[in-house]
Amino acid sequence: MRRLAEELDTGPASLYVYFRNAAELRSAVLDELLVEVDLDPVTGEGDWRDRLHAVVDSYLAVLMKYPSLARSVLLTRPSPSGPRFMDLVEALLVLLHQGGVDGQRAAWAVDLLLQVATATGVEQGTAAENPGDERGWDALADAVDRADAIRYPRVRALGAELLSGPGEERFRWGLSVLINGILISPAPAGDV
Amino acid sequence: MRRLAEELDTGPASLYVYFRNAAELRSAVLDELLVEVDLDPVTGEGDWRDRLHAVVDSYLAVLMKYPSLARSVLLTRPSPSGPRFMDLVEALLVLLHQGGVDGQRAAWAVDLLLQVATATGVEQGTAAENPGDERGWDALADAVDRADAIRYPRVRALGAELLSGPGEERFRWGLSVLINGILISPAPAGDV
DNA sequence: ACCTGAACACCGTTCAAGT
DNA sequence: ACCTGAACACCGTTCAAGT
Repeated sequence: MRRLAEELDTGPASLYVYFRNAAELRSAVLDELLVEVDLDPVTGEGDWRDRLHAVVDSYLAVLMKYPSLARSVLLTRPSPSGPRFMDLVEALLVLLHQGGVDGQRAAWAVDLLLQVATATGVEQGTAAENPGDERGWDALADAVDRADAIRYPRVRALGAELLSGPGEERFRWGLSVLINGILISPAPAGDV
Repeated sequence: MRRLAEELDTGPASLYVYFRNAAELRSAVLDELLVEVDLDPVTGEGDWRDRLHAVVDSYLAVLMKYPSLARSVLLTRPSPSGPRFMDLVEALLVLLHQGGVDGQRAAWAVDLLLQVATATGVEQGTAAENPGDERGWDALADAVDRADAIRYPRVRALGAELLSGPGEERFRWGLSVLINGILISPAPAGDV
């Protein structure tokens, strides 16, 4: 608020002429930034799974470019509802439709895909913001190293595997899990 | 910080004797609160899937009781690494082991399960904190209602389905998706 | 040595006053 | 009518001064 107001050579009060509050301003900025999401894969060729991967990856890339905005997606009301966000939702629905996922499941699947991508963006983004501060990893790594073998047998058995692998690979695997899971998980009986 | 300090009849500076910063204090409080997570299902009887569901549900319930702490799990470094958090990780690893999930996948699966549960806690918790403010839903519902049929055919085709269903049911379905997906998604070839 | 009052450098938001 | 300076009510953190 104050930083932006200064950038515009005015006081913070002026922003309240155009936005009800800080959350709404962030929402608007975020939606503007979502133009950078590459939706071309929707109309492209190849396996719909790969194209879904590509779109969600692109969304994550944008979030990671602006960590503070990723945060606002997850924790500020109102939730995003601008045209660019709607484009993204539509794109995901189209791809799931191509994959033969029925309506109810597709609707919930979009939520889940965006939620995981957004949460990943927040985590990685916050980590990238405090570069020197790798004590987050260290604290967990230390805890795993020092874990008592009696109380934490599985933690000990896995050891380094718990922390291994680059974030990108973990995220790709996570997406596969979601897509595979969506395909084989029936919607609750009561609703459809 | 200041509120807690006042509660203890002292100034905020005193807290810095025991904690490096606010994030570390929140981390410590959160770990203390995680005692409320019911880990009994780990040693219980019945399908391991149902018991995994129960543990993650219980974790989510605790997060939703303390929304501001749920937020800190997702966006403050260092990430949780206290004994109660380790108990939770161990519990999930044990259940996945019972389900025949191998080490590398189990490690990543724990990340994914906790991430989805935490993100859900943050979203629902933040929504519950501003009770009158259902404009978040309304904004999205309005956007769906007013969506142009040419630009957003799938959004229009689904309509209300996009917003339907109680959060709890959606979360349960999400967990099923994860568990099913974890079971059939092989770990990347390079690692195992 | 251990604790803390007071100050510092920030926030978002409101409202009376200006043009 | 539209905009904004100044004030309000908060934050987390630091550091010199107290015991």
